Amino acid sequence: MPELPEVETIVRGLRTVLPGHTIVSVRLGKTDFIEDPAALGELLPGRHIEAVERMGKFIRLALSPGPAAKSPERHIDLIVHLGMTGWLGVRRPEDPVAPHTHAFFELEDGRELRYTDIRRFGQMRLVAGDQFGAFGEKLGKEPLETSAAEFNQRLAGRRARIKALLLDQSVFRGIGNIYADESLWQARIHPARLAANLKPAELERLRKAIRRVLLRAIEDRGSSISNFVDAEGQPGEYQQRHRAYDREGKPCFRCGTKIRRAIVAGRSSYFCPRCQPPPWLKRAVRKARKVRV
DNA sequence: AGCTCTTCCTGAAAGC
DNA sequence: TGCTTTCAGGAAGAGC
Repeated sequence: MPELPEVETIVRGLRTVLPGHTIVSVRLGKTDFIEDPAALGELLPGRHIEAVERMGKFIRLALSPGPAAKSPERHIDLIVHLGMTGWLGVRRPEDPVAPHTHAFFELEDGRELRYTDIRRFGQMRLVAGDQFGAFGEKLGKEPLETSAAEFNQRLAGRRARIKALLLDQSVFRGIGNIYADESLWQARIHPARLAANLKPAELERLRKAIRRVLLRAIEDRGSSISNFVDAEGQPGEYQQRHRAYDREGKPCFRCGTKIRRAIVAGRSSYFCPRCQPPPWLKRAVRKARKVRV
């Protein structure tokens, strides 16, 4: 499932082959994941691809009007979210078309940008250039660009479970289930802890853990779960470094205790019950101490 | 505010 | 073996 490192990997791949090229036509298959399918065919032909950027889990293709564009007055962004199984990459027309490929953007040099998405949980939409800022404001901070003060402030006083807040894209953008669990394991924090109850040292461990995990995962070109491959079609390698995610029943890399799985914030959550003591256990310990006093 | 449930969709895996 | 059922999951919306 593409999260920040996987999306970053796709974006870096596209960045080497897309900018400077022009979209000449658009072909669509199923369109239920596209906000306004007709607008793609109307507004994109003739546009230059200026830049490819990532915002959390969103991909932004910045499209300048170009001389042949039909609405030359406006800069447009094509915003793509890969959902669970989305993939975006450039192929030659004669290359085999992967099943569930639903959008083809033909370029002036004959190649085509293709969007493939088995489950179609992805999203595709056009945003006028002057509205892009507003779109981004609804999202939280980039976790790799968040200072300690900002990080603590975002979580301060929140009574929600830390896992729920890490998954909430309006708090931080780009973290999903895998990297939330990996970061919490690294920081030795149970996913069901309430953010407001985290001590300053725990918050600092968590912030650093998120940075470490995401940077390392980007270096490894993401985790290949659910058949994730980068824009060139190569799998990532970070799944070999997973310490918690999808490791139920396997020994914790730190203490050997069996990794457990529980539903937290509506998601499968993997953690070490010893390194990441659950909040109810902490409560019980506190109570016991009080009774003794 | 924050939790749970539901919806979207497909393929893998489990159940029979 | 082969068919049927269940489940996972990012995000958004409803209801509590």
